Amino acid sequence: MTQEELFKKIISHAKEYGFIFPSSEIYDGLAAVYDYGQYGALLKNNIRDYWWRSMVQLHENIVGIDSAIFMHPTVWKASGHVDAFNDPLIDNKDSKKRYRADVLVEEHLAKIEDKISKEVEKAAKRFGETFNKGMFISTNPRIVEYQNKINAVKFRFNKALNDNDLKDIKAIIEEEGIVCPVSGTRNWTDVRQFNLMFSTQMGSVTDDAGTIYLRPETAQGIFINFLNVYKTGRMKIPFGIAQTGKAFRNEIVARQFIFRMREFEQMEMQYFVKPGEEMQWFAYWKDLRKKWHLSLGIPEAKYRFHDHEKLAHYANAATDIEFEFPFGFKELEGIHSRTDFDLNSHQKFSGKKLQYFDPETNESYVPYVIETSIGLDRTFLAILSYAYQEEKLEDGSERIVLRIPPVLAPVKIAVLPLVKRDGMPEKAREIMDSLKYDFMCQYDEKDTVGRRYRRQDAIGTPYCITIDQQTLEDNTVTIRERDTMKQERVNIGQVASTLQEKLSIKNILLLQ
RNA sequence: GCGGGAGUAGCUCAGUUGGUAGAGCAUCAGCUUCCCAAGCUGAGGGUCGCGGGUUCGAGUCCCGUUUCCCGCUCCA
Repeated sequence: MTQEELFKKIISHAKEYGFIFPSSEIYDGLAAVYDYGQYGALLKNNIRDYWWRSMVQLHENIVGIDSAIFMHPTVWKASGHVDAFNDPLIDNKDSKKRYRADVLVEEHLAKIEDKISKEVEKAAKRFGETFNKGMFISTNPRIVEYQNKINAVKFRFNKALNDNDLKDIKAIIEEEGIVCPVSGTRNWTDVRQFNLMFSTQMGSVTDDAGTIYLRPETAQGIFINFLNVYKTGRMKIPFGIAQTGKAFRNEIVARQFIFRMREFEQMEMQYFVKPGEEMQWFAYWKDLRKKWHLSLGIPEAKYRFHDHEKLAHYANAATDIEFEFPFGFKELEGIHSRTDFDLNSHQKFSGKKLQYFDPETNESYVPYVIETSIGLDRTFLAILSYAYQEEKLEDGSERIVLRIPPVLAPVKIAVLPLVKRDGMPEKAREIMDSLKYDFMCQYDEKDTVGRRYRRQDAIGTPYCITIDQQTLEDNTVTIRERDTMKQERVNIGQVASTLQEKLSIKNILLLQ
């Protein structure tokens, strides 16, 4: 089976067993948007919870917040998101090259103006006058006409840019006969605005003042709350602020199932440190985050670090933790040393002092930041694609099993009466009722027990408790383990504590 | 965005030269069954992705469109 076939099977399985559905499927779907189904939502919640506990619960100096998706528009000016992503783009269908439409037009106009001024210069020399660029006004009717035409195009172009009239920009490109510098053809696509951020209107105002954005990252919600948390949380550097939540990016190409979605969830932690100490903390978090991934029991070979050579404008060090998906190694988590870029910028734009007062040195400074940012949906996909296995059993039969780390499994325990009579269902119900307060449980009495085991395998339930004749005699049940399919017999009274022990993060996150 | 492939039941798929849609698995109700699916009986479920055209008649032919997968491109 090729990786591509495997990936398709994983997608089918996710749909068939209620993990992930295409959004709005009865309306033919919505591109690159997906919904989590009954088991998917449980798995996703468990991943988020596992991350939150490892970050917030297990670190005395990290606190968690939950900031709003809507933020003041100036936040995105300060972060650099507004300016960096407002370019109208156009593709040439022949050369497959992409250009900024505004640059294309401007270069074209500049070329013509250059030509005109050369002509004017020539004319000026002919009349023996001194030529000052732009100052000499030609009276030659041909040049005047040309100049007027160019000015009209310029005016129209600037208006189109201001009004964001992409159709008119395209029309200008066509009417001016602008060709692709590579292919030399005029075979253009429509002009598209490449704007990373989704925008909407707040209140009844429909002009620019009312425009707000859906956050393209969760990090800024932490930075703008830095002062609040620092002041009210009695925080001392180094300290961290964690947050999980939705972010939105209007990707031109969004693909590979839930790997790149337009609406996605991040789990982020910004760690505030003393300037100069950022590299040591960068290394610290790199190491700790790796251990977190490995704590899930997924082989180390599935992961690799990818250090960035080209850094974003805000970073002085950056690394990706990549996971080997069926479509190759791809970014799962980013660890960035963001310097004081964000706090500094917010300081400038807001006019508020975003500094930490060091009681030991009696000095104030803007802290540096180490960021760990992991995609929740991507982690979901990583775990799902690792967990999905088709297994050939000793008796020649096959089973599909999701080897989801037990601590993350959607359903922890299935309670199964061996047969549907002799009081076994009643006994099983009794056990189910005692366990359901502490574990996500599922009761099933339909079909043969073997078939029920397979059903649980398919959704990754790590433990099946089976009630048989012996249960009715001596109050013991069997616990069947998903991966080994082995069973052990324990007293009913010990079931909860036995499983509690197996599922406790104390025994899983010890690495930290 | 460009190019390639695909879309028929929850899943995997069949469907002849155009003649009013099927199978296996799954699901549900029973029967059977004392530990690992594919025993028995019955049932439910599809305007064949969507729209238009050709035709007496379209799952099938034509056009458009949309969604998914792959490659390229792009990627704070």
